[in-house]
Amino acid sequence: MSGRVVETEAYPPGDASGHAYRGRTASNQTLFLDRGFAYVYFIYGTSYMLNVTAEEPGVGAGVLLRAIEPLQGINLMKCFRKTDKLRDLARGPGRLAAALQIDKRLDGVDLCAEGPLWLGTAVRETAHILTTVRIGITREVRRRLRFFEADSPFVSGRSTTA
DNA sequence: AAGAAGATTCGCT
DNA sequence: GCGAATCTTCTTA
Repeated sequence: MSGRVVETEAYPPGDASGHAYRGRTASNQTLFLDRGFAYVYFIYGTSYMLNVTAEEPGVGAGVLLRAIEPLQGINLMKCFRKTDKLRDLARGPGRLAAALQIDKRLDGVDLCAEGPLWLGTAVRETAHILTTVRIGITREVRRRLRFFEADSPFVSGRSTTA
């Protein structure tokens, strides 16, 4: 399975809405790995979230992957997501994780190396990117750290307020 | 030790 | 559009 990332949110060092804000704990330790590792956590009793670490070792920061455009393995994703709607397969962070069968086993995986999950570089030129406030958080609400492709139908949330 | 909040999703009205 | 589902973690007693 594969897809193109079309929507992300940043959680920089010291951001009060980030999981690393209150320091390193057993549950958020993978956030403090070197750049390019997976940080996976479970929330609301229903959804897994996939983050990519974004700072040097010892600094807790990451990027939440909120949506992808499904490319390969679409039938498999439909099976995991229990829906036939292409647009709903990975539109939203919890859905993305469900479509790719991401769970705690992938926490701490090196996304820049050969393995069960990895990130590559797109050949396509960068599309038109817009920024908005982040979705679903309650602190540092004003920071505009959500990034998404303006013309992609696979982004979640409202595409307003660019 | 108990309670509340949380980077959400789904189903029903 | 609203509220329930449902688990992990942090906070407070």
